[in-house]
Amino acid sequence: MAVRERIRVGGRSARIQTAVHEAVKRLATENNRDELTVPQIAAEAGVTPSTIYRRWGDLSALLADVAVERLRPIADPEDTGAVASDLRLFIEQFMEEMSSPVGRALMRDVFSSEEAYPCQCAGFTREHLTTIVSRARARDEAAFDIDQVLDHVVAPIIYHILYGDRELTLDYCHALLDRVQSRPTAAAPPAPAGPAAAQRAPREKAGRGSVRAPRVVPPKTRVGRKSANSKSPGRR
Amino acid sequence: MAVRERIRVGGRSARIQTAVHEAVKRLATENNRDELTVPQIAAEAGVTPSTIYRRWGDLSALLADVAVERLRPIADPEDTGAVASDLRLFIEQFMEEMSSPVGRALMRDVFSSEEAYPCQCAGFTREHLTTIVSRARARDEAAFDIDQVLDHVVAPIIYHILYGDRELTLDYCHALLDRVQSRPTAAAPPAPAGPAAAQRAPREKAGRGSVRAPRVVPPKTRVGRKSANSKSPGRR
DNA sequence: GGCCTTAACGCAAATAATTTGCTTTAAGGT
DNA sequence: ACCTTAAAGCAAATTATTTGCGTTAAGGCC
Repeated sequence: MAVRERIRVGGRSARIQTAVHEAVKRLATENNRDELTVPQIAAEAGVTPSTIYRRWGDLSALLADVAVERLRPIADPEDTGAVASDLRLFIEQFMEEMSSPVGRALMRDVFSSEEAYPCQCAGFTREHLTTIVSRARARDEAAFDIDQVLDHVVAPIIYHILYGDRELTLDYCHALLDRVQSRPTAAAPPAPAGPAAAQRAPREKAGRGSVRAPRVVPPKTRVGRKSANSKSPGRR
Repeated sequence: MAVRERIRVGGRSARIQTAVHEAVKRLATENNRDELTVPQIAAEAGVTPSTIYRRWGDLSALLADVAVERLRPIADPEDTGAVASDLRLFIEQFMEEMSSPVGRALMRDVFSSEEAYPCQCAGFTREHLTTIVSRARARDEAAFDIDQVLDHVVAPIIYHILYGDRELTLDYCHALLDRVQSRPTAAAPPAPAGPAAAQRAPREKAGRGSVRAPRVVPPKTRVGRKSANSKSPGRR
């Protein structure tokens, strides 16, 4: 398969991506999410709708792209001086953020796209936990098993947020944590290799609100109408 | 608020719903899911597209409605003679079904709609577990804590399927089960009341493939275009 | 069983979203 | 500074979605 020609990530492409993402955020705040449309977002961003369709493909992919950026961490978990309180504070904040209306909407956006965004977001959570473990080791403290915390603290929290079958409380989160901490790595289930299994080194602490170099989404390469009965085959 | 006039659930309405659901299933099998359109489904079902828009609202709601019906259990979990093996078999089948491409697609459909479908689906799982517990009690066996199984077996399984961050194995599921069963109801976290907290009695065993009376979706009552700048307010 | 009310559906037209061909702008390499 | 070409803009075409109104038939009542 031919390698794609080089993607342009500077200048106008970056500015347009920022403008479109900001437009999505503003419009999502002001309107019912289900009523967002691409022409509306394009008008708010000051671009042509076809720019959005060519770059992202459809509304769902755009919302997912924005959601992943919003879920991407911009700072390490707070350092409270001890691993237990670091983890506790992280989980408390995680639950509160994910169970908020904005958090729920972002998760739905992430799951609704065909892209591998959920896997990427799982990596964010694992990354935070890795940071807390590394910090504990730097202090010569006993750490915790990241897979245990993901399976028995993070997963139940996410499950109940997504299914909406019960309201979450801090007591509930604390009890999940206590349960994991009362039996550290013993009887850990086998965790077969997966895309996110390799743990990444924690990134340098960036501080809240720091600006990152924009990741520019390459344009969709799918040709023609989505339906198989498309009238005109694409040019590329 | 005025009570809605009575909904017609018989004859043509029921036939149209069945036809549309079957059309969705056939087209989803034959085509890329992301390429499904309402006009296409309408043609396959032999109805007018506006029928679908009026009844379901949009494609997303239709796919979710179909997904919930496909996820709705039509039979009790198999009876293997002992609670431990009942639960084990149930979890094995649950993981295999949910992690299949069809299972993943159905879950994404369920989460993508504004309706409270996820909560309903959570109820299905809880219902199965309740059946297994009731069966155990009928045999004078020690049962298990349903909340524990949901939090520490079902939730991790669903988490990894949704996030796609690792592949699931039967060993992994068995280990999750072993972990719960090695500490039955001790230290259960507080489970605050929620919509699905009240446990429903298990339904009479229906046998595989039994036919249920159709649930007919009432038409959408939302008026006008989704966008706030709709030109013509609806009649009803 | 016939009649009546009216919910749901079909049809067609209008509106809006999405796609596509072509031109213009400007990113980035030399 | 120049050149190649990716990305964006523009406008037209196509398709999806919405809406007004007429038709069909569900279901309650007598």
